[in-house]
Amino acid sequence: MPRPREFDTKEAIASICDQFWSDGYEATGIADLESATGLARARLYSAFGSKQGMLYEAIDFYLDTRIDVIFRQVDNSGIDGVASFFRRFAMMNAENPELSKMGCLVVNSMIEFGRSDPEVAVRSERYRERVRGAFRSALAREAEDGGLKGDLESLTELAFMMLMGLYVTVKGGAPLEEIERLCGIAIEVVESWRVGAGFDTGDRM
Amino acid sequence: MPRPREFDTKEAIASICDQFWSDGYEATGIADLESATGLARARLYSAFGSKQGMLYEAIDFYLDTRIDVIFRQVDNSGIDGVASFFRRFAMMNAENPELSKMGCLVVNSMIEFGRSDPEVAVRSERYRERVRGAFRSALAREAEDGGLKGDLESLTELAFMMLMGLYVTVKGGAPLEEIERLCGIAIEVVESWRVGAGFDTGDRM
DNA sequence: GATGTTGTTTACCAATCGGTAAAATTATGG
DNA sequence: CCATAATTTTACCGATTGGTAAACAACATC
Repeated sequence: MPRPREFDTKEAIASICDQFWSDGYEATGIADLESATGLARARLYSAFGSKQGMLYEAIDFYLDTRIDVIFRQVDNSGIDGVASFFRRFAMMNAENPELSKMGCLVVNSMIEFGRSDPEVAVRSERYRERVRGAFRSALAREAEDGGLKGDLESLTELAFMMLMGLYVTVKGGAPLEEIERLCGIAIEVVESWRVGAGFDTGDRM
Repeated sequence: MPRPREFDTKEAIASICDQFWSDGYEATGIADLESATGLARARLYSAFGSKQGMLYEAIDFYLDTRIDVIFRQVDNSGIDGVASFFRRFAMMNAENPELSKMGCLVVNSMIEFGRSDPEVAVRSERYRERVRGAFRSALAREAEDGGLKGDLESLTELAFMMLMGLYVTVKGGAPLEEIERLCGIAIEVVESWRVGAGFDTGDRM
């Protein structure tokens, strides 16, 4: 088996991922992918087959790295873990606005493709299940300790909706203060689920 | 001033609006706009100047018709109005899935353009303020009657985040049951803000 | 009814789109 | 060191992109 490829495939996918993440699928041309990776188009096509193929691999990479690494911190953590997730979201947004304003690759792709691309759709579903799974297991852990006030499934979905709302608003270019306000409220909401909270949901919600 | 145009401009931008709404900006070509309106490209360009111009007018049309007509029902309504809004969202989704799965033109555009297009950005901001304004005034009315449990601003933003989460999920092609679950929870959350509610947030949230 | 001004139509443009054929190159197995 | 099989390179493809120039047609005014 002669002649191994000279470039790191994972490295290329990471660059492609960033490009799609930043500009979207339709808005990025092959030329953009060439300059993002430093690779000529024919090399990209010999490695990945098609532009769509590049997107699929980019989303898979995104799920395996960006998403999983974040939500592993939430899995089985408890209310603290969920609240801290939103706190990190706010911190990230304040410290690195440029990166934050890219939003989420999967959310962006969900909007861009809808149901039109089954390969994207299946990955979107996997994503939603991953996110919800992390929230659910964190809150379930809290419930086991008797520290959760409210219905597990409902709270999980609410956390999910709040996160999606944040991604949309961030990607839409909302000013920093608007994002911080939203994050602050998301954190308050999550904290209000705590049985021993200093405040009750009846006071703030 | 001779020779009035033969087609109704509003009618044309309504069709253009639907096209962008359904497929997104980048994914729709001028040919799509031609077949959507039944007008030759040169006529479109003489009337609207550019593809971007068509988008701007489409969003303005969307804000003036689709958005305003819905949120006028929420303005100054109270908790009932907010809850009913989410109920209508769920009903719409069940009765007309095809239309529902188009999501929201402005949300879609926020994701597609981010901050890259100032004309889109200013309309996105106007949209967010309109939605929040409706929720806020509805809840403020409820608060005046002493019927609101919780902080007005926080509840407003929470309603907003939930709605954005719904739009993303719907557009992403989630199955009907997933959408109905999310809507049901949004409605429960809103109902829990009622002072005289049969259940307390402590029970469900 | 001629004239001026606009809208409509037709045909077309350069540029870019995603994608590829084929030659040149290079490491590996024999 | 040769033959082989894969990669890299270069050049190119037809199709489509958003956009427009110019001829033609129609209406309002004088």
